[in-house]
Amino acid sequence: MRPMLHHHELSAAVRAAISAAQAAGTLPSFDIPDVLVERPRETTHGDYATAVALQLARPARMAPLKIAEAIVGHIALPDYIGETTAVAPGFINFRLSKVWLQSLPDRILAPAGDFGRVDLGQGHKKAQVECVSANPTGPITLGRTRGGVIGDTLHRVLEAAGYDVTLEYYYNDAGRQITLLGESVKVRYLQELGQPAELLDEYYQGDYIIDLAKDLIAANGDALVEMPTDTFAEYARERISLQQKETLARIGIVFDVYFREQSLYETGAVWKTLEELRKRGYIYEKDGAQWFRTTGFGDDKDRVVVKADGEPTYRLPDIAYHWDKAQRGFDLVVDIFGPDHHATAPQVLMGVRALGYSSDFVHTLLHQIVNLVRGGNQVKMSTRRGLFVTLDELVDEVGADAIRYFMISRSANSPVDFDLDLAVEQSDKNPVYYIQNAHVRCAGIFRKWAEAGLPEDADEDADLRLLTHERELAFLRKALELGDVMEMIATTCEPHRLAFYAYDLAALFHPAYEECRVLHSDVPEPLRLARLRFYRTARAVFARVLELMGMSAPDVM
RNA sequence: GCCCCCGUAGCUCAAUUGGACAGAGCGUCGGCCUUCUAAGCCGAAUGUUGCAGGUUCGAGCCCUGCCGGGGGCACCA
Repeated sequence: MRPMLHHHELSAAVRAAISAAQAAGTLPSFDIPDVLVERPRETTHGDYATAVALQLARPARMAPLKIAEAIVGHIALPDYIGETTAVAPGFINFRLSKVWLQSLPDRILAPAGDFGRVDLGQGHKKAQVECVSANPTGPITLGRTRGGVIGDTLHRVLEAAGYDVTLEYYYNDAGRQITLLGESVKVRYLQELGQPAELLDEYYQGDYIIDLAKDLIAANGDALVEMPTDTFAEYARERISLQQKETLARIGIVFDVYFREQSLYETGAVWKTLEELRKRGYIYEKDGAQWFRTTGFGDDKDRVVVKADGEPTYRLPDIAYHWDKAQRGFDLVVDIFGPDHHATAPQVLMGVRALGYSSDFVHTLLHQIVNLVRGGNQVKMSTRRGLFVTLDELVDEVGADAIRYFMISRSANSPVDFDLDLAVEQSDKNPVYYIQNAHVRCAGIFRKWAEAGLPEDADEDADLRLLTHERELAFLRKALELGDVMEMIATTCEPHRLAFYAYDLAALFHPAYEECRVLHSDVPEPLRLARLRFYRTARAVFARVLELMGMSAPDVM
């Protein structure tokens, strides 16, 4: 089993120390609270710290510093902690043992690919991440791309955190949008054949519709003129879905499940959901429509779930879908929505609760928009006029790695300004290159090492206590944080932390690389081997972090 | 009118979920290539965290009220 994260062990150690101090009469009797151990911002405060003594001042009726001292006096330290101090106004600081830190390379390199794993999911919890979920009516847009990258990054992180994760796309293949799609393609088909047909305002305007029509003509000539719009809709839906799937795969997003809305009709789940809600007293009829009593859950007005014409609104299948998620037994469901769905997300959760489930297992993640910037100016986009940059075009222009990085380079709550010039710039100004170059530099050392005909595993028994350079130790400290970062992301669903971590890691790597030579002739042999071990470690850490972000770890650029 | 997000250095954004002196990048200014290493490094300057109250040992973070920006408020999805 993987070891616990240090801050958890220290938390337990502090609780035990409080208990011991109480037994010894050094501290009075009180209930021992949860002890939060965190990494202080200020490195002079050590590697871990807790403010628990400050919180205990009131229940213990003692000066915080005295409490901190009592705790320090009774604590049993794990081997990786070198020293513990109580400092004013009452913080307890822990500092990593230098020898232990120097041994970190062996710990990181030992189980290949396991570094950064944590145990939140305990190997059995089931999680689902739902994202993109675009209608199959057009190319993937940048907003959906952002949701997709956020979702896939979470998928990777949750998996590393011990969850069994399903990445899922809710595929909206029923209803009006699809009908419109069919009509749009048919109009273009007729127009391309020179027959009169008018593309109405509400139809899809993009050129890709014309392309689909041309393909139909190439394959069928004018044989489809009399066919119903359903034929065109079905064709377009399949083609576009496939295209979306291929495009997403270009940036490393591969879904485990495509959940079709239509299947909720085929299995009767939609109507079953309505009846279940009705049975539970949440449905009433008004003006010929069926209303869901969302006001019972704090909504400002009730919502129509079946229109007067007998057709369900999108809410009913959405609720049916989430009922299905609840029944599938996920411990955690992450729903990722763009800014255009901010208002509807709560209504689905109301549906889940109305069906008798807690909605606590659902984490709704709302993200802001993506703006494209070129030459310092915002690129104007309009979906309605078909004037938008698609994911495919963006991959062609800047590549998958830059897209993956920049989409998570901001908190979901902040808009992303995607700078097309920066994304392809090959310099330290471009964080994508800056980070990947750290991996390239490591790989370069080993390439040169091999070219000199030296044995690949020469550093295996290196004396790691020779890693005394402050740059090396600072990097190792940061590398150790990966587990904490993973845990934080898995609990908060905030993958931007990974992007920031990767950058910070690179910012600590490059100075070390600058100052700590390996192959240079004046480096003594034992130190050379220790540093070789260090760079082997750094390479592994960057490879791991880049993998978690779905980015490539190049050996040359 | 109601709901959501945001307001932090000149600009774009972080801030370990309430902790210690609020940090990065860009931009600006000044240094560093006979060195696996300039696709890089070192250094400098920059803040009333929109405003006003409140909660407490402690608030950028929580509560209330304002101000400003963005998005959303269908029997569309």
